[in-house]
Amino acid sequence: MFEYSKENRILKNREYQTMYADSSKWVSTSFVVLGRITENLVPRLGVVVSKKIGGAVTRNRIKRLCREAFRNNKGLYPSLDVVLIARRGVANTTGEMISLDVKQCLSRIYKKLLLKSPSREGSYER
RNA sequence: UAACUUUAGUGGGUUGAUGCAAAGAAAGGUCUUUGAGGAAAGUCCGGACUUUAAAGAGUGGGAUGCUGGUUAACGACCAGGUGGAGUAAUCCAACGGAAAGUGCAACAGAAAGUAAACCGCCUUCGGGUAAGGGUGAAACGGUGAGGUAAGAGCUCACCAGCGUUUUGGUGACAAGACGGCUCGGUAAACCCCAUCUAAAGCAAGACUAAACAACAAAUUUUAAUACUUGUUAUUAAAAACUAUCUACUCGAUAGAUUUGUGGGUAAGUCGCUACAGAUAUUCAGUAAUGGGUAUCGUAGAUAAAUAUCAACCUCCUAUCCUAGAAUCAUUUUUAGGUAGAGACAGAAUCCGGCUUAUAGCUAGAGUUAACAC
RNA sequence: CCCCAUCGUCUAGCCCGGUUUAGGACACCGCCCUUUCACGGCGGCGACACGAGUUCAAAUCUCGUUGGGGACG
Repeated sequence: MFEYSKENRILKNREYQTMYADSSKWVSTSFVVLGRITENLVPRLGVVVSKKIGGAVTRNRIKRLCREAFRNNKGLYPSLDVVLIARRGVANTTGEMISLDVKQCLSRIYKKLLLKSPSREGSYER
């Protein structure tokens, strides 16, 4: 239920490239979100934190917090691929804020995708 | 008590819930064990390991630079010498050579280096002299006495420096004796001397699977043959050319090679963590370090694990609150509560160092000052 | 594994230290020229990334730190 194994991650560089090429985008205060609905029944997450944001410690911390938030909420969004790209201000915010922000991002992007392709809506809703 | 110096250590803990990575067990949806630092960082040195088909010589380049030792090795460390800073504990030093050679020294100043062209002093008017001359970072020793026309290591005493020698020390060097009498600074300027030095780096490299492929341009001379009789084609030979071997030369090897454009593959296994290993103890050594004995096995990912939430405890801080103690008082201090804070920072082939970052806390040794006994 | 850092911007000087008050161009400010603007002329403002060391003296030589950029699969 709340697992986060390798099935729930975006691993290959090629997959990231496809996400960049073909996805819908939403921007929050601390993240840029790329979302895409796939044929799999498993939601997947990828996190991008560049060196601009901080050292290795802060970047790892942000990644972990993102994964934690995704892990707690992923049951709501089946067959959704998401890439979270961190923006400048993330380093100063607390863990609670990040988890809230991630939740918001997920819901927004899912709604946006459903509106964009309403014909698919029926097949993916539970 | 205050102000320091120095050497070590620590780097929050426990419990519960939900997760992640690896290994091992199971075989029904699991279980068990383990899981980040003193700097994991910077990548500044040194090694192990791997590849560069393979053996070299010389020149050059680079690094180091008081002495002795330690080490796998080092630019690291230990001990000592010399010089400098500090009242001292202690700290710092790229600390070989200027009598092999070439350079450089702005401004000021008479003069910046084979001493003397200026002023001055003395003069028998031929000359002698470097005592004095405000400079400068630095002026062919310094102080005192004798001496002289005026002066001068010209002579003497002491000091500094130089050479020879004796003693002590493995040595750097130290102490003493004797001698003649002054022969500057800069090598973090070139340079000389001594020692060391091939390059690239786990994205090294090995295996398996898949894929494989092009196009354009460039490439000397001679000879023979062909014909369309010349900026021709083919063949052969020669050296040359190209590539590699460290930058160059010699030498060696290979040959179709080189350059540009464009395209493709970047996925699995190994390398991968057992060791110049860790902890404790003992012996040798002033010490760095080395030898012996016992116990232990302790991260291994690849969009990259080691986390999130809750509770309690611990530590620190406070223009906060309550209670107590000391003091004339400012204030200091003890206990509890409340609030805040808990640094620097994340393994990526592995070790030995160096450098830089680091909230607070603990311990040892030492110095100086004041007071008390 | 390399390279770089100088006025607001682009740069010279660095190798081989003193000549220089760190030079030049554009930009900015003021004045002149012009009916006015532009062009032109004159003047001004303004910088050696930071911290140590060597030296009499450092933008320049050496070491460390910080920031920026590039190459390699």
